Amino acid sequence: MKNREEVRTLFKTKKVPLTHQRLAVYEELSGRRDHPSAEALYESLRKAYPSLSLATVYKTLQTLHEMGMVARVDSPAAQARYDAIVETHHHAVCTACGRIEDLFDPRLDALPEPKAAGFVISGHSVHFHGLCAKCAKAPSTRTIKEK
Amino acid sequence: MKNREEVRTLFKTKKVPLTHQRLAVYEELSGRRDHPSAEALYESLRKAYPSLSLATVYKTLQTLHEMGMVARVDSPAAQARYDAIVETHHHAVCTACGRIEDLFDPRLDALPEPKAAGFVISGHSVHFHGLCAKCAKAPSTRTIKEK
DNA sequence: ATACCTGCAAAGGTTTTGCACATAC
DNA sequence: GTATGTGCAAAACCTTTGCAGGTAT
Repeated sequence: MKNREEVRTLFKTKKVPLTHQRLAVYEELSGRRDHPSAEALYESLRKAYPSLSLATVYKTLQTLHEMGMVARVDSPAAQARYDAIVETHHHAVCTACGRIEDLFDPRLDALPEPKAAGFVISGHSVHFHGLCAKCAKAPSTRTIKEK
Repeated sequence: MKNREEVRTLFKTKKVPLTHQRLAVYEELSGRRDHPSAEALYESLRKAYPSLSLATVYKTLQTLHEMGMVARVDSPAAQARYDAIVETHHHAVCTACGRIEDLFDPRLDALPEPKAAGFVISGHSVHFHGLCAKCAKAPSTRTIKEK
């Protein structure tokens, strides 16, 4: 979460053109704590920027994500993936090829109860991310663009 | 992960008709550890069941999920959600309304390194799930079907 | 026998892409 | 001035849905 000056500097440093739209998307997102979808951001921004297009919001979020300024929650790869193991366990997700490995570690099963006012917690899962054995060795075989 | 007899018993107990397709989907998924997508399961199964349709795979996965026999990884709600906070933090996700709350808790930032052979871990995130304050109080206002 | 499931095809919703014009540097 | 971004519309995907015929109990 950066102020306008930091944003300008960061774009300049990374040699990425800073457009009005990019600044607007970043500032709108920074001002919210509800983890909006691309569509939701678009709806908020179009009041102030009527010519803004949804496609630009998507492209901008991708750019900001590549720059490390924005995080994605939930679906890193839009498609749902399934698992016949419903017992508590956790996952390691390869950011290069999308491979998901199961992790069984009792130390991860009991985590401190988070302090989220009024939230009735029924469970949790831990996602580790990084490169799987194959992708760590052979970066050229990556099938998913690293974002 | 249940054997065929356990599966039959579970369907009987829950009074859900056990069809060939449902058994096939469950057994295919049980035999894999790669967390396949619906499409991937369909591709594997159509060799043995040429008349099987993708729609049935989707419907079956939903049924199995409702029965608690199958877990979903990643996108609980297909849409990607964004966050301007890229610093390490965690989330509480409401399974009823989709609300996502930020959690900052240093105790969750340093977790035991998982034992995943060859995996180069670069980070992790913890997702708690349950009901947010509002939904815990007012179950009738739920906007997302609880799956 | 009856309720529910399957397959098909069409629809719905989200995200990506190609292209002409506009803008940042 | 040039490379890159934007807006528009269409396309590509994933998932859901409606309906007629079929199947489990």
